[in-house]
Amino acid sequence: MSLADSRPQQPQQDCPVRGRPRSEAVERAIIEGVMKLIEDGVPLADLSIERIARTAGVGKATIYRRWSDKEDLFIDVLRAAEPEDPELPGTSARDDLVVLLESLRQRGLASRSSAILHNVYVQMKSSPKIWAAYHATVVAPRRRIGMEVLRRGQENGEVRQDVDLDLMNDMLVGPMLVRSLLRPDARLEEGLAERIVDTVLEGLRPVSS
Amino acid sequence: MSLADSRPQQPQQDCPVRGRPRSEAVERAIIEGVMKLIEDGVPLADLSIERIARTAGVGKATIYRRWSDKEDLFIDVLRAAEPEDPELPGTSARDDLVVLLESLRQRGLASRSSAILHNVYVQMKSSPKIWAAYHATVVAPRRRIGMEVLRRGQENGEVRQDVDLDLMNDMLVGPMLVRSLLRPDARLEEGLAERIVDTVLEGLRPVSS
Amino acid sequence: MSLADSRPQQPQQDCPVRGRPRSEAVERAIIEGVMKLIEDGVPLADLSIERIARTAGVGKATIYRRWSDKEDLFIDVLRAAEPEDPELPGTSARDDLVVLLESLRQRGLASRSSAILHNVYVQMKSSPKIWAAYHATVVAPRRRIGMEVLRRGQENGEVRQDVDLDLMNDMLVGPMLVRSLLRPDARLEEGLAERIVDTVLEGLRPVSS
Amino acid sequence: MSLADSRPQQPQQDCPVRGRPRSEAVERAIIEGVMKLIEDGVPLADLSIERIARTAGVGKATIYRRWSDKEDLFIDVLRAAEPEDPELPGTSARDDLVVLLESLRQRGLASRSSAILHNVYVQMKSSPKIWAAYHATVVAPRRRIGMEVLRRGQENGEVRQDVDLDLMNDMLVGPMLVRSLLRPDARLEEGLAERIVDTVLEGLRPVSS
DNA sequence: GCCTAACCGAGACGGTACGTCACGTCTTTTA
DNA sequence: TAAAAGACGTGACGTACCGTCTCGGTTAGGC
Repeated sequence: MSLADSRPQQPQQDCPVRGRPRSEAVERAIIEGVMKLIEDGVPLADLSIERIARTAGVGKATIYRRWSDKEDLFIDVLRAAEPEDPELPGTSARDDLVVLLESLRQRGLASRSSAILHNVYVQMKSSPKIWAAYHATVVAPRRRIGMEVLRRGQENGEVRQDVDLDLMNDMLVGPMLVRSLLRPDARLEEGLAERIVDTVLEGLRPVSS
Repeated sequence: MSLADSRPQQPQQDCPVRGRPRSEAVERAIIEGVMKLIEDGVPLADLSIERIARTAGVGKATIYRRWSDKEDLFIDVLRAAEPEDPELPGTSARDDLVVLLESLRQRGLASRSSAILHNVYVQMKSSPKIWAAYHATVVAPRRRIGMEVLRRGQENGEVRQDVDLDLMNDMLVGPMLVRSLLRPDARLEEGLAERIVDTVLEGLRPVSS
Repeated sequence: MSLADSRPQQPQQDCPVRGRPRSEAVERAIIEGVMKLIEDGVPLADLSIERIARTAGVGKATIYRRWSDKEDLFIDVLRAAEPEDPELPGTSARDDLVVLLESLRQRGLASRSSAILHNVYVQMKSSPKIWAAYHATVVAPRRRIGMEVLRRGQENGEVRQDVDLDLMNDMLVGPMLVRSLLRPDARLEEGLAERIVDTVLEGLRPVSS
Repeated sequence: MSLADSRPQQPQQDCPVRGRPRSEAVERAIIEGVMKLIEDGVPLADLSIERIARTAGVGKATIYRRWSDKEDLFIDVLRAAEPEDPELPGTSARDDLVVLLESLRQRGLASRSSAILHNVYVQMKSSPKIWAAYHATVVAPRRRIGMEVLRRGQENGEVRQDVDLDLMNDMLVGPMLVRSLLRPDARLEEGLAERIVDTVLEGLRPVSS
């Protein structure tokens, strides 16, 4: 669960609870239904609320009660599909970076995450709201982790002092992104993460090392 | 005009011409209309054929007569919005790469190209057809040019012999892509292209240089 | 209270009472709420159960617990709105008929009864159940009273022997109905009842009288 | 075709015709479909636009294009169901009145007209718009004809000079209305029209006749 | 200078999905 | 157990587009 748990559609709860509570089972059924449809290759354009409701065996109103938009719904789908943050070994900046990039590679390959993200990513970019949510809860934190690793690398001498860490980070992440988005022919082969990290670190390592 | 000029909707012309020929003015009006709508910030979801027809002062059938899909229409819109390939100075691999990356940066900034591409890029990825057309006529050729420049750089000693040119290319293009897509907060500031090229080349230059 | 008191929704009471008894105040609040809505000119189509519940500050289930249908509820609303049967003077058939018709005229004028009945009458006719209940408990008894008065008129010589009393009754009631339903422009002016009775009686009185 | 032919939904026709003209066949299919549903005993509450469209094999928009309301549609259904005005013999006021009342009786019996009118009449009364249209084009003209016949009856001595013709008309029409609306058990037997007319005329004929 | 075929605008057509609302049933907590 | 609150599946509402189809009215050759 990487995405923030702040769902806006929740009724203002001043009083403890009033009336029949919302069924969590229904909530899961809807999100699982969307994932199933995406995995089955249904084009995004055909992912109508009506079809989602039909698939989940649920009334349309039940969906609108929870999410005001298809966008809002997709934010929760992303949240459910998002893999956990990887655990960093901490042995060296190089090892941490490999783990981070490897998790990025895995995400590009993993069937569920890949199918869902690859499709929804597209929708995200065209929707400021959904993109903002995804950026704030997934992209930015991941970047912060990467920057922190690089900073530690500078401290312990693995990385040159005069390097622009922002640019270095982009040089690490960039190739993975290029191959995922622009070059679907390029295979995200095993060992790719190590090669990228080593190539970048070799160029930017302190001369005296 | 970078995109292929093969439009499938042209009527099978066995006889020279029969009846009134199609008006090129109408064609331009439609494409210009779509661009105007995109530039005006109309969300992609609201770009209905009906609205496009209304904007261009044109009948729906006139659009469907030319393009079978909204996708097909968008391919032509991309073709019209795509800037020319930049001219390479040829003085050195470094200079050529800077020009290539600078043109990439410009595209990310240019109002028209940016607005249109940034919006349509998204749709592209969700549409195999439109993405295939864009990849074949824009992405792949640009990459080929970049690879050729790098190869020449290897020949004249600007680039190490043992480097993976594919990966090097991605390390050059990647940061630009990361900043355009993932980090809209990051400014594509002037001089960025030079900094990227120099950083990568410095790390991967022959030791004896 | 003219309408039969047989409400079907009463729970089968074998044991004296179990649990919390139903609140009569709630019952009144619901019926009063419906009347208020009708008097306020709310169109019948907008008289949803949900709105009735909201108006009365009551849960929907509380309504469904008492009445299975909106129709059943309306029967009770009619019952509450129905004026008492008039008291007949008994001095003569003519006087009794005037009183009967006058009460009919009053009903057509009275704000509450009129608004409610005029609106609900319509719904009645489209609903066999509600119409049957209204006919059995209001229309038929009133007609029986009228027929009885006419029969006494025949006996005491106010009405000719050879007349079709059924038809005569319809000739008395008919004009009032015509003016209520077909000619809303026609005023139900004071003295109308007397004029109708006298006109009909004059034509059908024994010649030797 | 007794009802006025002024349909409000017709597009403002300043220019001769623009675009594809509306299909009259579709229009007929819709109206016929509604009649069929009513005759088949479908409750009025179940006569949804969606069902009407399904029955007629027509899109919902095609209905809304012609009629803004279900009410407006029903006005046209009434228009199509309304029988022609009867032709008056003109031999005497008595004969004319018999023909008028007989046509009223027929309407109450005729399967199509009866089923449709009896059901829609109800809806009419709850809808000021539809009732106004029906009153203006059916009820009022018929009444005018009846009044004219009575006036001629006064002139040629069939009817007393001092009688209130309005009231007399209601005494003629009233019994028919009572038996149609209030007493569905009462049969509209053959010869009923003659009996009513004769009974009323006998009472109100000039004494010297 | 006609003829004729295709184009053009407009908009009707059968559909599908939208987001809202009411239906009648159900499942909570509170009294 | 009643009562309020409100979630639930269902389905109609009226609107907007979809992509196809007619219309009347151009607008170009080719005869």
